[in-house]
Amino acid sequence: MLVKARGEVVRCRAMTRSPALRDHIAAGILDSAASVLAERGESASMADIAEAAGVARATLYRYFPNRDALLRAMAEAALTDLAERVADAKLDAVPVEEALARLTRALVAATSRYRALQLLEKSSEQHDLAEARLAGPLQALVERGVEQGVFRTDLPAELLLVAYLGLFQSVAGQVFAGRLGVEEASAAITTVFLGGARTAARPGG
Amino acid sequence: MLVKARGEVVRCRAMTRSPALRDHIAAGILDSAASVLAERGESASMADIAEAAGVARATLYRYFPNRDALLRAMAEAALTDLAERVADAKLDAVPVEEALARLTRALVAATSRYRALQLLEKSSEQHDLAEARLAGPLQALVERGVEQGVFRTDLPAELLLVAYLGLFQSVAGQVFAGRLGVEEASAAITTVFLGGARTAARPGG
Amino acid sequence: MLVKARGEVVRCRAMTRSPALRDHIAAGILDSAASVLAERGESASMADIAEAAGVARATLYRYFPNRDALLRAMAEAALTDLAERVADAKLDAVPVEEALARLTRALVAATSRYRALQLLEKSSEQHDLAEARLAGPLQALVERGVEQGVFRTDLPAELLLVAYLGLFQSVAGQVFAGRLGVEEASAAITTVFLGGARTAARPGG
Amino acid sequence: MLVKARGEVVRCRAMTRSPALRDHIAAGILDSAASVLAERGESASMADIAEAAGVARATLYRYFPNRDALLRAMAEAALTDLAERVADAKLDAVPVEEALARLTRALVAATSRYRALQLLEKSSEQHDLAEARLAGPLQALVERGVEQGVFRTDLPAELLLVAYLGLFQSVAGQVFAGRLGVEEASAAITTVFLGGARTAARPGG
DNA sequence: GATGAATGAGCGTTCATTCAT
DNA sequence: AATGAATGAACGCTCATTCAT
Repeated sequence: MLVKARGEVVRCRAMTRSPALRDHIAAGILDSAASVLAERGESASMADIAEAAGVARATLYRYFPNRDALLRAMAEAALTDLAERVADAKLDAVPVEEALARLTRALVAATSRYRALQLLEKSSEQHDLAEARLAGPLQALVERGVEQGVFRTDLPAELLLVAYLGLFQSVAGQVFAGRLGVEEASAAITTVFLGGARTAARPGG
Repeated sequence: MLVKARGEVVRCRAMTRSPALRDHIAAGILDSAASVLAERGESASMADIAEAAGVARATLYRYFPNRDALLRAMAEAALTDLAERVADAKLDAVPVEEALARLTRALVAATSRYRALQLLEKSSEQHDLAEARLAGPLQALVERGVEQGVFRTDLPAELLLVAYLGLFQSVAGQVFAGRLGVEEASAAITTVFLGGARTAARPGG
Repeated sequence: MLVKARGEVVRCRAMTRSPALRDHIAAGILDSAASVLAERGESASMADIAEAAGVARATLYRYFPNRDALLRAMAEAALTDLAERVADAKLDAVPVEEALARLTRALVAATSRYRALQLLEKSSEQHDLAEARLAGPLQALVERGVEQGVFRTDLPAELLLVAYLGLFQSVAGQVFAGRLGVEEASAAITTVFLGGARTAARPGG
Repeated sequence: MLVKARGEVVRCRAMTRSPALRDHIAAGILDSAASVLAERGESASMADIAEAAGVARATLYRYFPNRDALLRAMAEAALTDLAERVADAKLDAVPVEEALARLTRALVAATSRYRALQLLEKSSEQHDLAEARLAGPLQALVERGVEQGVFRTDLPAELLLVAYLGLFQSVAGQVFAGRLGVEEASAAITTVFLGGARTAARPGG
C-alpha cells in the first residue's frame, strides 16, 4: 500500500520522525496529485497540487525534490500497483497465450491509475528505470513465448515487447476516452498482438 | 513546399505585404524550432527558438502568438509533410498489404520530423483536428482492407487504425532512439500489424 | 505660422521635396500630437499620434527622429507662439510694472497651448535650450527692473526670474484646471510677484 | 519612521508574517528606488530599481504591484517625511512670518527626497490625495495669516497657497540643480512670498 | 519618400525551486 | 519539520526606434 517512500530515488529531505507517517503523507500527496493531474492535465501547478494535498508548497518539496520527482513517484506508484496485479496473475502458471490475455485484462482494468503515466511517456528515464518493475514480467513472458516457439523469432523479443506496449497504450487510451469497454479493448490488444507475434505470421510479401 | 501558410490558425499579426514572404519566414522559424525542440526537448524557451531562427523574440511572437500556437504549427507542418508522403505513396494503386508496407516505410523514414509531434501527443485538439489530414488516408486504407476481406471484421476499422498507430508510434520511437534502423522498424510494424489484423488471425484460444 | 521646421534641432531626415510641404505636414503632425497629448496625457503612444495625424508611424519618425524630439518640437511651437505674443507686447515701451502685467496677461491667455509644455518640465534641456526664446525677453525685463531700482537687488536677477516662472506655472495651472479665470490669474501672478520682487520688500524679520 | 506601511495602497501580496519586517523591506526598497530615480530619472527600469534595492525583480513586484504603485508609494513616503518635518516645526507657536520662514527652511532642507515627487507632479491623483497631508498645515498657516491680517485678503487663501507652492517648487529646483544653497533658496522663497502676499502689497498700477 | 516589418527593451505575471525562520 | 517569502527564468505583451522595400 505504501507508495514510493524510502525508495532509492527520493529520500532527499524529510528523513526524520516516523517513517510510517512520512509514507502516509507522501501517499496522500501522491493521491491528491493524481487526481489533480488527471483533471487539469500536466498544466497543474505545484501550487495546485500542494493545495489539493493540504500542505504548503515548500512542504511538497520536502517530500519530492522537484516536479519531475513527483511525477516519477506517481508513475512508480502506478507501476507498483500494476506490477502487483501482474504478479497476482500468475503468468507462469499458464500457457503464453492465456497468460497474455490475462495480463492484458488486468492491466486494462487497472488503467485508470495508469493515466498519470501518460504524462511521463516522454521523460524517457522512467522507461528505463521505473518501468523495469512492470517490464520485467512482461519481458519474461515474451521471452518464454519465443522460447516455446509460440512467438516468431525473426524479431528480437525486445521489439515484440515494444510492439505490445505500443499496442497496449494506444488501445487502452480508447478506454480512457470512453470509446471502448475494458473487455473489447483487452480482446483487441491480445488478439492483434498474438496475431502479429505468432510464429505463423508471415510478412506481407 | 511551404509549410503552414495562410492557414486558419496563425495569421494573427503581420498580415500585410507578400504572403509568400511571410510563409517563407514562418517556415524557416518552424524549421529552426523543430531542431531546437528536438535537441533540447520541450524545455526549450521561446528565446532559444527565436535565437535559433535568427529573429528577435518579438518577431517570433509576431508570427506565432504564443508557445502553443508555435508547437501546433510545428505539428501541422510535420503532419502536412507526412501527409504529402502518404499521398505520394499512391496507396490506392496497390494491394492493401503492399500499400501498408509502403506507407509504413514512408512514414518511418520521415520520422525525424515527426519527433516534434511527440511533444504534442496530449494536447488532444490536434489529434482530432490536424491529424485528420494524415488519418484520412490511413483510415481509408484500413477500410479498404476490411472491405476486401484482407482484414478481420470482428474489430471495427477505427480500432484497427488505433492499433496501427500505437504500434507505429512505439516502434518508430526505437528508431528515434537509435536502437533500430528504418528498415527493421518498418518491417516489424508492417508484419506485426498485418499478422494481427489479417482475417486469418485467430484470438488466443 | 510654420512650426518648427528647418530649425537647428531636427532636420535629420526628410530633407527633400518642397520645404513648404514639409513644414505643412510637420505642423499638421504637431497639431494632432498636441490634441492627442492633451487628451491622453504623456501616455499617448507614437502610434496614437501617428494615427491621429493620418501618417504611418515610420513617417512620423521621418519628421521627428524620436519621441523626445517630437515633444520638444511641440514645446518649441508653443514657445514660439508665446514669444510672439511677448514680442507683440512691446515690453520695452512701458514701465517695468506695466510691462510685467501685460506680459503676464498675454502668457496666461495663451496658456492653453502651453499645456503641452507641462509634459516637458523635467526634461531639463528645454529649459536651457528652447525656453531661451521666451526667457530672453523675460530676463531682459527683470534685469531692467533691477537696473531701474524697481526690483530688489539682494536677489540675483536669475532667481527673480525663476520665482516668476514658478509663480506663473503654478497659478496658470489653475486656469487649466478651470478653477480660475484668465484675469484673476494674471492679476494674482503679477501682484504677488511685484510685491515679492519690489525693492520695498523686506524679509520676514 | 517607517514609511508607507500597512497603508491602504499596497498590501497586494506578501501580507503575512511580521508586518514590521514587511514595512522595513518596503521602506528599504523605496529608499533605493528614490536614489536610482533621482540619478537616472524616470527612465530607470524596474530591473534597475530591484537591483539597487538588492532584491529580485519578482520580489519588487511582490511589494509594489507595478511601476506606478512604486512611484506613488515613493511620493507618499516623501510627503509623509515632509509632513513630519512640518509638524515638528510647531508652526502654530510662532507668528505667521516666522512660521513661514521656518517651514520653508525645513522643506527646502528635506528637498532632496522631494525630488522624486517631481516625477509625479502630473499624475494628478496624488495632488488631490496624498498632498493633503502636506497641504493641510500649509493651508492652515496661510489661513491664519489671512485672518490675522498679515496676508492680503483680495486673493483667496487657496490661491496664495498655490502661489507659495509654485514659488517653492521652482526655487527649490535650483537647489536640486546645485545652483543655490539651502539658505539662499529658503530666504528667497520666504521673502518673495511674504512680500507678495503681505497686506501692504499693492498691485502694479 | 512612405510603408510594413523587425528589433530591443521593458512591463507585469506565473511558476518551479530555494532560503530563512 | 513546516511555513512564508525570495529567487530566477520564462511567458506574453507593448512600444519606441530602425531597417528594407
